[in-house]
Amino acid sequence: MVIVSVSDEITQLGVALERDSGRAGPVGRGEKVRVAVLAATLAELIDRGYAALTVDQVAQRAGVHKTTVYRRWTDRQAVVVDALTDLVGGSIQIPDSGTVEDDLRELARSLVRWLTSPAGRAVHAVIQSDAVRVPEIAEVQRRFIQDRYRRAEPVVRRAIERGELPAETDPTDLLRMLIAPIHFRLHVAAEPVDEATADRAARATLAAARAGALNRQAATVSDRP
Amino acid sequence: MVIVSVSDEITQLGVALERDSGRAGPVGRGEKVRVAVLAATLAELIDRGYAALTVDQVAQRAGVHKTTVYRRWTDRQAVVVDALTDLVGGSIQIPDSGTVEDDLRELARSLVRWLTSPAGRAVHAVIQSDAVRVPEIAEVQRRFIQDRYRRAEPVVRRAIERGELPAETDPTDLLRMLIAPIHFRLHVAAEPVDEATADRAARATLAAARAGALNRQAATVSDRP
DNA sequence: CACCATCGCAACTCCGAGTTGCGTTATGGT
DNA sequence: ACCATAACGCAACTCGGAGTTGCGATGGTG
Repeated sequence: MVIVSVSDEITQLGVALERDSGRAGPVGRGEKVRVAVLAATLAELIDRGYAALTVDQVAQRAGVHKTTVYRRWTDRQAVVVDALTDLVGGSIQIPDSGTVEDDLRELARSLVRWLTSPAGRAVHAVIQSDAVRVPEIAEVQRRFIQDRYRRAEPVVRRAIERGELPAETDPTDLLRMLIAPIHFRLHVAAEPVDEATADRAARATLAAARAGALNRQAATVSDRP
Repeated sequence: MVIVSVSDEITQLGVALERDSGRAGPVGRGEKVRVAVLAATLAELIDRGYAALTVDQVAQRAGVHKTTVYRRWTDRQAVVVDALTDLVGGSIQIPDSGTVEDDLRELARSLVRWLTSPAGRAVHAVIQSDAVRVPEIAEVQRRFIQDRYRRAEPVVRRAIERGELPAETDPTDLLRMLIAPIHFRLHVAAEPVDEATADRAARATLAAARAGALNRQAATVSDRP
């Protein structure tokens, strides 16, 4: 029942899993198994990715037999989905520093921090896999993105009230432009991301928004007269 | 030896494959097999994705036996790599309309067209899979992106010479900002993309560049004084 | 300390990757 | 037209991972 050869960050994931497991039912030794298996799943996800993730390997890493895994989850997908859903929740704070510059920069930086954290890398491993064809997993991803969009709205609203941005600025468009370069570098171009990446994204997004290029129903680039 | 139940777009892929197969060696019936198998591979990639791609299925779709596939390619990965490398080449023209607006918009639009074409969707299916862990496939993807970066440079250079953009504008940063929202919507957020998406990206990128937010070694968003 | 849910274990089935030996067909040179 | 040979078809394998099943062992709870 002991998690073998797991780094500190994964143990940390295990702890993160333990707190919100508000499932009703007989909480015997079963809960320890659940935490151990899900933590092992995330660790395997980071180490080997989704395709190479073996139920047998996960079970061994969790110090549990393969059969036990199949008794608590229907199949491999279910384990992964369960491991991920416990992870996508309250991850990012909505900044309110008083200026758009600082708010956007903090938003971008916190995304970078999350994506490069163990949890983020586990999610990343799944995004970069055929697992997105699994509806439940695509739903997890969709909720994550929608959550980001929602969190940006108050930031944009406050900025407009302060007169820092045009009144017609589209919050969704703005956040998409803010986080797209970060996701692009990480998931598509396989380029490194750091604080500077976040800062440049914030700077560029702010410039575009101030110029009115992110306004609602904005016309396309004007044709030459 | 006949390609069965393949849509027109895939047949078109087969034609695209046929022209540049400048491989030396005995060109007997073997060449027909190669084209059929690679076309079938792309079709399967689009239909089922990389993880669910079966060599047996590919062989049947190509009207060929499984062993034949294994005689010409070492394994499943090699087939996919071969099918993709023949595809990433000369896909996009470098626009030179006379204005940055039109050039950037055309660049973005042509990317959208390519990504939503059969070839682009096949590549997309591989990007969204554990196949990116295969070095050769990651290399294909890297070359594709680098190719885009290279093509943007003259566009930016000409714009600077015309005085439309700041002299310090970073071409790579500019193109990244241009194509990131498109790739983000498609590969990460699973949102639809169309011409309007391309136009908005071009508009926003242009605004940011004009404001100097995409200059080389640009400082981060200025802290409050 | 006894009960019962839970777990470990071994032995399965199923399916796809990749291999091997041999018989069969098509292609190019004469 | 004919034949040598390279390429293909076919069946029968091995190997490993996804799930499943029956039974015996174990640990938490009253």
